Amino acid sequence: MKKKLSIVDIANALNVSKTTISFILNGRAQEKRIGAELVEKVMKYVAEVGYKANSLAKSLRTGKSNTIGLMVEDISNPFFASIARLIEDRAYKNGYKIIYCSTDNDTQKTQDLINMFRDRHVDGYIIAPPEGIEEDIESLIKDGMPVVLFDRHLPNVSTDFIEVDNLFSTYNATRHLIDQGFKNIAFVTFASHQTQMVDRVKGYQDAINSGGLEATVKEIVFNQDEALIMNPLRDFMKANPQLDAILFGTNHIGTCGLKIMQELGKKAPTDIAVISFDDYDVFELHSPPVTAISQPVEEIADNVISVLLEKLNDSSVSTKPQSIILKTDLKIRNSSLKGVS
Amino acid sequence: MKKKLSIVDIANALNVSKTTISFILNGRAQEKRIGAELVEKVMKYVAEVGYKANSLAKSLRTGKSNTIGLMVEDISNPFFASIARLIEDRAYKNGYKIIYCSTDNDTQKTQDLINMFRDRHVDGYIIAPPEGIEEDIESLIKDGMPVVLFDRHLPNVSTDFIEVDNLFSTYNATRHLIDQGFKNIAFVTFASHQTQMVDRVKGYQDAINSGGLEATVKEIVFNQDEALIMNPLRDFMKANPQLDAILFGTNHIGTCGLKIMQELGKKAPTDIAVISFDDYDVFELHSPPVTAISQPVEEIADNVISVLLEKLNDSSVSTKPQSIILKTDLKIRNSSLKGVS
DNA sequence: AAACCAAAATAAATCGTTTTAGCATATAAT
DNA sequence: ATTATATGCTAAAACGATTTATTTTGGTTT
Repeated sequence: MKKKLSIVDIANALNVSKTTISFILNGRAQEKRIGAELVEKVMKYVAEVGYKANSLAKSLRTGKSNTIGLMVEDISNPFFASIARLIEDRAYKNGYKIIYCSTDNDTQKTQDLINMFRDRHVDGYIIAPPEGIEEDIESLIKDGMPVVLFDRHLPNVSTDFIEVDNLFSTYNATRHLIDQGFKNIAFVTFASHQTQMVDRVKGYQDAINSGGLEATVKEIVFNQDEALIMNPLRDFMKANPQLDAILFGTNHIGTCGLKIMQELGKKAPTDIAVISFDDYDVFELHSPPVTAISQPVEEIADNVISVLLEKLNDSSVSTKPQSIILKTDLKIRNSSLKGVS
Repeated sequence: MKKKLSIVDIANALNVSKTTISFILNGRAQEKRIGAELVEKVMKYVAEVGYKANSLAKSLRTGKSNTIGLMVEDISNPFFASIARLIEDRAYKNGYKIIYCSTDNDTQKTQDLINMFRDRHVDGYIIAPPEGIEEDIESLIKDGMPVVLFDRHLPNVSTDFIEVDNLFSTYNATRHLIDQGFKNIAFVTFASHQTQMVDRVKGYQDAINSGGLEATVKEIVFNQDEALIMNPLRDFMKANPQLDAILFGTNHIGTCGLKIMQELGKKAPTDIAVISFDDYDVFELHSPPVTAISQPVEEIADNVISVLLEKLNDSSVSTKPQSIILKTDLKIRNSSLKGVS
């Protein structure tokens, strides 16, 4: 177990002050008028012995950690997993590491995690915020921390965020169902006051109203235990046999819905037409394939990271927070004729 | 932006030495014979002003960072995402944070990432190792770092690892196909010399031999660009119309396989029977559902984290490395009668 | 020869902790 | 009355870097 080299070891080996080494290694040789031969000698030796500065000591002194804290709802959800993956790539490319965690939309847990991040001195925060976290985010911002929200935002907190046009997305999807002739269209989603969910409900309701139909909104309470999602969902579907179409509010509840339909022997779209928010393999491969509202994950990740990097690079300029709203894509798959009884 | 309190601030405020504060806060008051009233006074004040130690300074001094580095193949793959999620939960519960990244099975990238982790002074490593990383892992171990591998192992490196019984899993799945009367069974997987892949191929071949059938193994080169996986796969399936069953080596390639079958209008299992390694929603919800070899993700995560915590807690005792081999579960779904031409 | 200046390098302070070694004081033992 | 022993607390060094302030050296001016 060879001892790790410190800057002092380098300094001693070359009979030079550690100050000089530090200046050279940080590219301030010119500015500090350090002789060209010495610079070369130091660089050569450092490369030779493979010295790398201790980043903890560096962070302690400079206050920068080159780490970004990423908080998603649940890293095992394919939507968040792909975004996390893309953000990770972009971050590493820019010299930042990611510390991540899942909030489970739990306010208390999220508060703990924010404190953890704070404690770890992360340089910036990327957060899909749960409800009730307004104050903590505000306090972060007040303390000058760069924060970017995504997937949803907090109406009373003025900060940058990236999200999709949820309202139009569900409006458009619902209209698509109406145009195909469906009359009894339900919207099934997780109970939540988060902006994206509120907008999705509203988009659905606007479309239903515009079509002169009657709205049926079913909200399921989220739970880690899948059975506690499936049960109320099963009850709802059994109790509403008149439905000829369902719009699901997230990929998770959409997947649960398909499982129930499989259980009950109902086929999409002949028995019930189905559209779900968030596209992924399950919907593409379902037979017949399920129409889905596809979010532009790459674009979301790109925007998130570039807005954050911008803030990290000139923390001085505190420009107006940006709100970036991206378009979704309705992937129409079961566009076969309406086939309802 | 209120300045963060340091231990010196606390010491000054109470007119006590920072040494004493440190001892009290680290629960060494008794051991260091510090008066009960003083302990109480300090604790009360600390709680009141909400002081929290700077973990960077702490890590610098103690050499422990309370961070675990987690390297998976690809965090956006549902198998790795669920394991990561479970490991994350267990780690946080034990006071550890996770820094994670995806290796893409790229040796160079993995080396860089290991160096990054090292630089960040992570206390322990959880790695799904790519090929060619033997030396780097060995060097970690030689330097006394706790390392736990999972999903696969490195035959020439003596360290703890957790994996499933890959050989028996594919043997068993292949036997299941043979018992149902399938004669032309192919094994399609990613080209790889990793242990889990080698074992999966071997299990398949053993079963084929035992059944007196002829083996057909197709290896696809992994690529981030899905089209470069789909193309050779499509060619293979078109060129081998005699196949009546396919065993896929991973969920990813299994999913691609299903997409091709959908393209070609082939149904599972009537046209071709399908079994895939790694179970997930896509297979469960496919109509008809696809039989899959389900890995016990919870058990894997539990074992990984508990072996690692064990090593972290008594780094002194260097017992024999543990190899934990878990059982998979063949989820038989399309057990309907063989329906081949 | 004294004074000045620029170039080149460095000493020492600092970040916020933990930990080693030790200082007073009081009580008990010789 | 001196020596031990225990109690309660603290000064200062260390972790490994960055940064501020300063010194040394040699060459030019006056």
